[in-house]
Amino acid sequence: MAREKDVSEEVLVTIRQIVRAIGIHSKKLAKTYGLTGPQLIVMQEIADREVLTTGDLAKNISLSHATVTSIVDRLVARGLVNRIRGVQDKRKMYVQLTEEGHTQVMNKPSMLHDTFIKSFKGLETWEQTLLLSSIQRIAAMMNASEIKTDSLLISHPVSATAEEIREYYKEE
Amino acid sequence: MAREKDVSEEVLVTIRQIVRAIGIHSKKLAKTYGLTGPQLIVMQEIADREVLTTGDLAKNISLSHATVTSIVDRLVARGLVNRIRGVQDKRKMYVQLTEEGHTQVMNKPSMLHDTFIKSFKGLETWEQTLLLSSIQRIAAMMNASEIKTDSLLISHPVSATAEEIREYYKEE
DNA sequence: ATAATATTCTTCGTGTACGATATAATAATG
DNA sequence: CATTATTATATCGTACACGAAGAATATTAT
Repeated sequence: MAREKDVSEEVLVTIRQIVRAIGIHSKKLAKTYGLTGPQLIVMQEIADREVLTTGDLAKNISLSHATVTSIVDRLVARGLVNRIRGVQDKRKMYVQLTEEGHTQVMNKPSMLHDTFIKSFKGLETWEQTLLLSSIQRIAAMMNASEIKTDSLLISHPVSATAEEIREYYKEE
Repeated sequence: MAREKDVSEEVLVTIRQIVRAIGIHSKKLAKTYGLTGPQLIVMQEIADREVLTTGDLAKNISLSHATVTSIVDRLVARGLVNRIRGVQDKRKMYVQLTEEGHTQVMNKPSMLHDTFIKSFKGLETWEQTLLLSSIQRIAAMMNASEIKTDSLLISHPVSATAEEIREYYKEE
């Protein structure tokens, strides 16, 4: 005698399905390519900003600082990313791609599986916009009163300033 | 010199934000109420079906069998759920709420935070439908060629049949 | 100057979440 | 009826993902 699910519950279920599809794809990536989805996201963001602190990195990609630290740990262990201690402010820890990291991110595979990208790009522009704005609206409704810790879900991406970039040296 | 993100990438980012908001809410639930989001989902599904196998449970809520096993482990440890070995088919493992589990699920808090529920229910019906169908469409595009293992993302919920329900006994 | 406060990052503990593999039981096949 | 394949579940190892607490540094107040 299955209970009726209301629409907001169905939204949740669908989100879980999406998350799952992404997760499964991530595992597949890790297996065939060696990098998981989150690792690729991190590397892509670092590539985009050249150099930035782990805190800004976390903000930009909407993950907690703790999570980013552990992902960066793995990337450092594999020689794809360097950590750089700030000089001006020694609390800060900058991250940067290594040579190897650069080449990896260059031939990076698509984050979502190709069928999705293909389907999505096959849509009319207005349809893509509609879908994007729909989920953004859902996201906005969820954020309303949340997130007061060290991360803003909706924020402007942050890069290291030119000045900051000048002010670092490699840790041994 | 931030690279331009294309629309499909923005979709991903937004999904990550949604997932994060849900995760944060889940932690908050766990802290104030003692049960996380996934644990509530599992209990709600068991409540809806009365009795069902862990396999069907996993299918119904779109999680892998392994994941569900570990969630059920915790619920059993806390005396909210019972595992029941099938008699007719001894491979099967049924799950059922305990007395305590029932009372817990009765006064369960809402899975999403109230602000979302409130905002969402404040929308016109057609708007709710639009949002739901939008994310379902995204989900469909992602599933296309995925998921061949032990779970179908889109499937009819499964309950134990009356016959099956008659055929069990409690494991000590 | 120095004590109190705030920022930045890491470490720790818990809880998902998955595939691969193991184990057991049932069903299918020769 | 024995062997093999299939099914159902659990276990293992890895990787997120988070908040809380800790350590180091910087800022502010006294």
